[in-house]
Amino acid sequence: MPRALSPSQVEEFRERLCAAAERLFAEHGPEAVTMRQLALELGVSPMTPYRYFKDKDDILAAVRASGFSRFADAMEAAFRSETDPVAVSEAVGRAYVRFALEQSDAYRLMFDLSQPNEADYPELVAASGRAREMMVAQARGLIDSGQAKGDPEVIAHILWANLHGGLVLQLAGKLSPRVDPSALRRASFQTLLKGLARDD
Amino acid sequence: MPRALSPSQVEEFRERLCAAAERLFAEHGPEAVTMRQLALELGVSPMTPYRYFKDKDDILAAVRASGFSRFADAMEAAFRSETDPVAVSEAVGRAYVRFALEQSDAYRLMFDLSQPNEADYPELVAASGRAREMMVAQARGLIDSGQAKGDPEVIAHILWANLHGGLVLQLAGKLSPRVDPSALRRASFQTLLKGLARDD
DNA sequence: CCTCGTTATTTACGACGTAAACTTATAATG
DNA sequence: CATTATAAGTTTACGTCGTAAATAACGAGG
Repeated sequence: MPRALSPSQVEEFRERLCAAAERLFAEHGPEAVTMRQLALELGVSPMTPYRYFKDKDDILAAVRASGFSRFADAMEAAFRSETDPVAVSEAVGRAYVRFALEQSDAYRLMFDLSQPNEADYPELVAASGRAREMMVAQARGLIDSGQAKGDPEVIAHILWANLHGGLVLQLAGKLSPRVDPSALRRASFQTLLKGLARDD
Repeated sequence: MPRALSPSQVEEFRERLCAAAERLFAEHGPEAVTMRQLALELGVSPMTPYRYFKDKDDILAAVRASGFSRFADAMEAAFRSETDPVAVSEAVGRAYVRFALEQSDAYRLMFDLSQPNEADYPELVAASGRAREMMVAQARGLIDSGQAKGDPEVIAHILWANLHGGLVLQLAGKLSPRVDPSALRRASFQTLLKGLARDD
């Protein structure tokens, strides 16, 4: 038998391919991420990646997972940079927005509406779960400090839906030209905080 | 010369093609909407649509416009079905959610993150503007009745971002399994109403 | 009826994802 | 050490896509 690939070699190739895909996404947009371009980037034949990934969807799932991982990292760093719960929420929110706008190709891919069921890709489930956990942690801060009443998971999702909704409307070009995206985000956050503070 | 196409014949073909595309979207998903399938559906050759549309993007823009038109119709009907401003907002919201979930392929297409700039497609601008106007009108009701304070356009976008955000997270399969989508929407709306009512 | 301009079809090209056949190189066996 | 089985990687090929270019069909004006 030939040099059987060690698990670490497999992992290394998968990571190199992922990095190449991210580079192509960021520099030439989604339509540049083709099996042939990826292969060229790695100096390998177009069929080689199929030894390491089931198919292109499998590759995209890995790229999504890697995106969610960087996303979670950014939010965790923001989380740790503040102590006051409202300031923590604001910092996490800023990190969120920053990621979505600066790495918008990654963000688009991560939240694509036509992606296969993420349950089929365990590392994607883990990575996106980690990002979600950050938002729940931040919501818990608001609750523990009395800034909000209710279930932390629900509150996290309310804030998340708002932020994500505004961002994707912006990215899709659907916001009214009369509405400034970042003013909208500020108004949304203020409004939600007011609503969450009430205990009736 | 042969029967030169009258504007009405052109319009008729465009509408037939649009209807065929919507049928394909709804019945067989986005990947079924190909030039060849469309042509088959219309009993015409694959190149014929190019006499009526610039390219496939132009066709998709027309399908989006038609989707926004039905969407606006649904919200307008809901708007007229109630008189109390909060009930109006709830009815419009229900119509919105109903459309997004029952015609989710259309909804996905309409809010796709990788669509070309809608400014290049005037009928799309008009149709999506009509839908947006409905949300502003509904926000005005909340303001006029004292349920909310602020700029109607901003308030409309706050509510819109929330609803849209929750829906696309649901459609992308990103909501926590522990969170019920419709409970989330109720909690979001209640929270926003509370926040909007405060005048400080 | 012929001709010319418009509409529609046919044919063809390059790119895509990937299945299948084939080549290459190494590690275990005799 | 030579042989051979087999995993890794490449080549080739297929069917599909959007659409450009060449071609055909056809109906109104001379």
